[in-house]
Amino acid sequence: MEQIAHVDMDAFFVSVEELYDPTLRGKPVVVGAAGDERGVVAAASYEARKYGIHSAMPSRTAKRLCPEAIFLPGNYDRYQEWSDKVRKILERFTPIVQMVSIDEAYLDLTGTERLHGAAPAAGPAGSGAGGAGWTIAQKIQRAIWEETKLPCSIGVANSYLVAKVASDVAKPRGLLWVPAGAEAAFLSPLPVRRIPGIGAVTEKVLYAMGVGTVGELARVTEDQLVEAFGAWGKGLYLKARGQDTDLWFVDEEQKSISHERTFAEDVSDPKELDSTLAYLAELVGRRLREHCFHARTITLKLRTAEFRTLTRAKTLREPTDLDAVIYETAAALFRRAWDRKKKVRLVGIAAGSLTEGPQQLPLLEAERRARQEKLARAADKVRARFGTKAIRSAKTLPSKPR
DNA sequence: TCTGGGGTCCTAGGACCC
DNA sequence: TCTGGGGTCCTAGGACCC
Repeated sequence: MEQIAHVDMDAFFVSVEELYDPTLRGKPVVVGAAGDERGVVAAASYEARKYGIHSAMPSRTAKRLCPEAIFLPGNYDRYQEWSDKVRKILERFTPIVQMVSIDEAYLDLTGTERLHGAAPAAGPAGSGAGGAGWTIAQKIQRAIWEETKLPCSIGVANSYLVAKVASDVAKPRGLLWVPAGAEAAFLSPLPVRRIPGIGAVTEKVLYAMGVGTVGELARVTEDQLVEAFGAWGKGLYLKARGQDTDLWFVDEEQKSISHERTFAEDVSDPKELDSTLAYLAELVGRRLREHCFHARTITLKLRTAEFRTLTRAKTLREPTDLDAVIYETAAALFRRAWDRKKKVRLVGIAAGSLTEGPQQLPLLEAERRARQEKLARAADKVRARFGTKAIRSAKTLPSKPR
């Protein structure tokens, strides 16, 4: 019998901030864009949530809902450090730990009963009684709290899907075990939106079909779902029954590297757009070199003032990790995509079709490239020591002071 | 209300090849 | 004059997640 635990840190970014500034405790705190900036809430304290604030909400809306809320820009390196500490704790309980994001992990507890001592008496979901998984989950939650003072919630079930939904329902500081056989009863009253993979669009279509809860979804036939959603319908059919739709194998290969910028105000000045592209190309190039990746596809992203997003991609003959090639490619795509009449809200550059290590090149070409690589790596070193802005090619300098 | 930044995966059409 | 089927690569858009 599978036993999966889903460990989810509660209001993670805010909780870490509280470690460094205890006076934040009990106050409405938001990590993300400031209340007068373009951007969204990345994390909200439970106090802030009482005002209706939640993650992904525009910060300006959050500010309106709670003018006295404290807005923090966030310190992602710090969050990563605490995430690593949590991971190390988790790994003491089972070798099979998959961090699926900075603040959540799946643990496969199958077969760990002997290690941790089973308490096999069965009980209804959430009753707190029984299950080896339950016992371990209690120990994990306590260990994380004692060693980091960070709160988390844990769901335990026999599928990844139900474990994740359970940790979500348990929040905050909760523990929820869904015994085998109790999945349908547990899921049935929940709104479909609680199922991972069902977002705003799918929710709306389901609602139009008269489906609001997971129980109602489970009563729709597979044929009807395939009719309405195509291949995705089959996945919905399984999800409604608490079954995993994809294999949770560890796939650590990164597929793309990207950077983008939303301007504080929409921009129509070609020079400013060009310098931003050059800057983004440098960020992307640097990360490619850091990871020893070469990219064969460069994608330009552009979002207009009306919030229309378009992408233009170009596949190169030779994979690259050079700022200049990335910049030239992106700039050419940008010229093709932008009609100069529209104001621009966002530009971004993504590097895809990643390969590891350099490709074979003719000798002269290789030498020229080696020099460019050397230059780029030297610049990376300076940036590592003095910050991103210590070295920039002249192109990335803004056309006017900001 | 006015919508980040960094990702993954999926679909669909056209080009091109055999 | 009419017109296959399968496979791969590329591009564009979009849903979704944290």
